[in-house]
Amino acid sequence: MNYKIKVHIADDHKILIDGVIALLNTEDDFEIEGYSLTGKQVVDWSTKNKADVLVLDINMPEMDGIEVLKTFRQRNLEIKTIILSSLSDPKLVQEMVLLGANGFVDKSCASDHIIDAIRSVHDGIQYFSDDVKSRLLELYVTEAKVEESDLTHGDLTEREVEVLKQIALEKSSTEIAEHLLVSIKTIETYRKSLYKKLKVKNVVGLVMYAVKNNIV
Amino acid sequence: MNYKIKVHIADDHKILIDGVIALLNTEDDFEIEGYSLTGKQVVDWSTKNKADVLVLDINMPEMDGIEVLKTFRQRNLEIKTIILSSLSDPKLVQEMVLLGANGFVDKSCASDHIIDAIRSVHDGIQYFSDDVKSRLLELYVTEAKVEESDLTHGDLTEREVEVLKQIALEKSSTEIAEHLLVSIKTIETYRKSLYKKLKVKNVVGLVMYAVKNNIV
DNA sequence: AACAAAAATAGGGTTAACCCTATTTAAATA
DNA sequence: TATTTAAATAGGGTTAACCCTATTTTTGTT
Repeated sequence: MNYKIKVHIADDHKILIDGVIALLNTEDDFEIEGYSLTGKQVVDWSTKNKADVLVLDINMPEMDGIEVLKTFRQRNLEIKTIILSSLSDPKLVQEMVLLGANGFVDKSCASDHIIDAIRSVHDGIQYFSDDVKSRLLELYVTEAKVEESDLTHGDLTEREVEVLKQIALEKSSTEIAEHLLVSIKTIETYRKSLYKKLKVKNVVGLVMYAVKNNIV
Repeated sequence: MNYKIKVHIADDHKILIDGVIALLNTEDDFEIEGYSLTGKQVVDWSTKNKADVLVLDINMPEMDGIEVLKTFRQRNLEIKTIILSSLSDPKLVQEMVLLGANGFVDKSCASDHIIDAIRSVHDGIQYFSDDVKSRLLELYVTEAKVEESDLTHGDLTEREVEVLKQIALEKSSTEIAEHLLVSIKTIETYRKSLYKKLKVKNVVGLVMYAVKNNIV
């Protein structure tokens, strides 16, 4: 073996760090590049040292995992990061992805998952443990359900929805009138009733509603 | 066994139906309640017959799976549905969830997954095969990435973004002018330059942009 | 069938939005 | 430092959006 994956571990529980180190030592392609007990230690360590993969806990004293990632991002630091979390809140996971995290492993997962995760992210492949995947999916479906409830379009009439669609497509009242073969004044009346029903002041509110309710 | 799960299968390939039936017959808790080769057949069948779970292909002649689900929804039909698909486009999956699908199995999956899926949805638990999960996750992460890239606001100036924000809050040019302590005409010039930069015709396009780019 | 409510239609007048042009200031670059 | 480019400022005129009112048609409800 001419190359080992250099790993740094950050968690406020020393016993967990020891566990992960012991686990990685059972394989011959890993090399432990030290560990940190706080977020601040990770940042300090990163100014002088390097590793291929960082295994990072979110809840840590002094500076949490989120702050660590933000700092890394600002400094444009090239290190693959796996979030080791006990709470896999989907919104948090999404935020982490935005901050450049490459993998997610739930602490309740089988311990060998962390090995797969490290190898994956080192190869440039994102890794999500099954548990995290399920949570994300849950959120995804929930979001879809919210969107579903919007398909009714309140108590707008068919004609009103049609006009609203056209408005959201940047059509003028004149253009819409031509398209629907009615007077411009009719279209303007629809605008008015849309304002009233949707409780908005002008076309801006209409477009806002149209976008939020997937009419466009 | 005093109760068997009644299953109806719909797919335009008879050989696939035969395969699924053979598979389900190896277990003793399933009962086949007929099959359909087109979407229309499914709808016709559903008016006179009942089943606990419907295994539904998307691509079918006459009437596709989507239309079938829409019809079921209109009639408020209570039947758990598993989508059996060869194309697991995430957007399509989302649409299916909206239409009330309870599970997704990719045709390329191991065949026993369909058994798990049927039992799951029958127990009221949504089922997504690993492949579908991965695709959804992919989309989820992509969407997150898109949101991230929107934080720059193209090459709009600070002043332009400020005006755009106010517009999206349903403020008129007069109100914005008062707020920013400049002439109405100045605000209207900002509107004009926003139209040009964002390549839109009117305020509708501006709001569209503002919403899509999380300016509001 | 009678009645009420809502939807679809449209005209008249006012204001805000939109188009064209233009100056001063700030930033970038030759 | 001179020159160009972009940003912030604003006026004049036209059109589309918005406010008020009103009729016919459709829908729903005793």
